[in-house]
Amino acid sequence: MAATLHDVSRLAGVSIKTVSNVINDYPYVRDSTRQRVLAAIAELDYTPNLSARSLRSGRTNVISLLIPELRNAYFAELADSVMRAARERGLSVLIEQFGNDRASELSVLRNRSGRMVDGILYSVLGLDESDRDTIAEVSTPMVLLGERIFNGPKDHVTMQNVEGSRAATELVLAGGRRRVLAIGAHPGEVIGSAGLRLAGYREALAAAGVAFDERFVVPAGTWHRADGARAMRAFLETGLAFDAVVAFNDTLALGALRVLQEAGYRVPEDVALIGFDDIDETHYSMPTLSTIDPGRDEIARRAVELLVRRIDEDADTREPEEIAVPFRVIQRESTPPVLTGVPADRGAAAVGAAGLGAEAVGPALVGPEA
Amino acid sequence: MAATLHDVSRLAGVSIKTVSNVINDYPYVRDSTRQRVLAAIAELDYTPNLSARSLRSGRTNVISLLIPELRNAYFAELADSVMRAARERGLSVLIEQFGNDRASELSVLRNRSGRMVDGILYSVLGLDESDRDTIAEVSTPMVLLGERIFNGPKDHVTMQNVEGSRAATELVLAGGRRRVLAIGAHPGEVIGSAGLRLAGYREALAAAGVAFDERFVVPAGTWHRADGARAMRAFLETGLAFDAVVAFNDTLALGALRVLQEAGYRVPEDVALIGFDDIDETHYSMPTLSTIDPGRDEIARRAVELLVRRIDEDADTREPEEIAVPFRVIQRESTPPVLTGVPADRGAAAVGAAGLGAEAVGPALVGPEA
DNA sequence: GTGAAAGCGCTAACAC
DNA sequence: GTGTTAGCGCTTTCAC
Repeated sequence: MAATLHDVSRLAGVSIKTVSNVINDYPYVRDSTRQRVLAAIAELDYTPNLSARSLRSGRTNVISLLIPELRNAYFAELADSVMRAARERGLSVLIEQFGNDRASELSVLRNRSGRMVDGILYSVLGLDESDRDTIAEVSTPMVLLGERIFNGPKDHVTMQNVEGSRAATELVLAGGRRRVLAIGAHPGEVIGSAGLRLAGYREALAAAGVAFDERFVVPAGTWHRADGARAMRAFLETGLAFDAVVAFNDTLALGALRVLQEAGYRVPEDVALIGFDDIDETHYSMPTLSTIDPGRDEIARRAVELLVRRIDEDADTREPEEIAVPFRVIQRESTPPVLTGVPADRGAAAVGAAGLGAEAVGPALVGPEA
Repeated sequence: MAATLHDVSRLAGVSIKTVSNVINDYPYVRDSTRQRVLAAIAELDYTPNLSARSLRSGRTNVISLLIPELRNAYFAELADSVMRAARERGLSVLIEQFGNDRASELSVLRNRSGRMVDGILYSVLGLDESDRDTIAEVSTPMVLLGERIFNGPKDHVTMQNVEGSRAATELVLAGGRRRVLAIGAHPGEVIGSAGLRLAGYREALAAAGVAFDERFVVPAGTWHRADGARAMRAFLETGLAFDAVVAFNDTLALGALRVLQEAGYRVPEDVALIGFDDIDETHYSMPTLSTIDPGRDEIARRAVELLVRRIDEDADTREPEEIAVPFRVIQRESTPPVLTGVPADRGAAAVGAAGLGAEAVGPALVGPEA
């Protein structure tokens, strides 16, 4: 059986309060006493029982992260970023996956999210305005990640879906392409990632005076490589001419890339291709993939920050906050080099402004980083 | 403030024991009483305080998973598999990353691993026989994953590193290649993944009568795409002729692939390439990547199973178990089609035996799956 | 500086 | 079938 405070206090010949004082770095303990206690702790290999501590303190120092699925590279990298940010604040992270299914998303949110954690980071996927109440009812402190969906119920750190997607589309338009495919749409969706990114795509087309054509929008329910490949194949079968592909995330783009190459298209010469997320793999595909860096690390950092504030507050006094994290356009080999007329690299305010961010100005055709 | 058993019992006009009985599905509760209690629970939106429950019961129903890093696709997929297996048994998973640094691996193992969890799954990376005691001393039930390193201190679910790597090397040898590069070695290492996979590579060469040549073994400290690219570039600079690459994991292979293609090599015509892990990306690279499927899902399932057994047992009565999970050779486009003389698809016993697994017999040049 | 004691919310042994 | 109660290991108030 594990040692308790009592065991330690008995061995050290002090009361449990003194042991507790030593453990919690209470300064007013005589040094000789402290040494005796520390020796006893070492001897018994004592570790505090965290269940007892959290029962008493009301804190677990664990937060949960609710995401669709870890095997999606974007979420794995997000989880990694969240865990680093959490660790810096002494928090552990309990990850819950809910898959791509609305019912299971609701069920995880309702039944598992608040279990023995101080707070929740929730990367919304399938819920929308109609679920506003479900979200609002969660009593554990919670911060939403990624989408900009719910008007107000909770703190919210969003990526700039519309602006990022618009910038991506503008990049291929700036390269002179006019027949631009969009891959990954969710028909009917307005405020999810797919809806927002489609909106950005349409904005860019409109701004460039290119007519929108329904046939150039290919749906994909989930956003895995297989879906990108399938969508690309489906479009090729229509026989329509095209010269660029805007994929709503990188894995879709990489799946599409494979099919394009099989079919004999050269990227970027025949078809320009751009993704969204800036996952590690995009640095090493052949060709490397142009993409939008949504600011994953900053999303994670600010979300943890916000969550910690919520946890530390007694009640829901402050209004929910909404933070939009800046994005960057990352120009790599899969889009033809463009040196002007591209949206700037930072945030919505700069979209359409002059100048290029560091990564976009550099040599447009960079090899894999060393 | 959240409602407690007392609040519920007061509202329902029963004792807390009765409420507890209802919650824990104790059968001998009068139905009318049960209804009253359930109504009170719903009204107060009561959820049990899990800290209190686990203080009392000694169980948290959380296990931790210690891995190097989530952004490595293999570990993300492993974590996914572990979480699914855990969920089936009502367990949540708390993930801790320790990076690629030995000191932090030790620190995570010693300081964070047993915090408020019932058991630990630990994917060993940098520790070896010299750390046997550190491992043995962990008092929380623990199962080791992946490597076959520690002789005995704990239950252990391993992948077949030597046999898998041998089979991978045999696959390219069977295709007639003789100048076979190995990428990802850790000089001096014997019992880590790198050491074991190098051993398998050497076994295969020896069995085929190909002389081992130090110059064909390229080290790579970590196993990311960047390392594979760097290693490949370093080897190309030697100017040595070669016709095949055995990479010790898939990301190394994909990094190397990129460099090979930049340098104008055709894969598999000029250079055959095979990885290890069977991550999702290998289905969609151009060409698709031949690899070894180490049985990730089964490793996760059996490890969780073993861990639950350990948790349920009172003491360390049973001897530590060691389970070696079967692997499969997955032949895709990056190695030339081979229809005979390849190791069979299942496990060490079958290595070198006749016959081919389903995936290896199929059309050697398959496109991305639909 | 240190000790005694209450109580966090729950489970389970025992009583009725 | 249902109620009473002890106690899991900790933190913290209050005395001394």
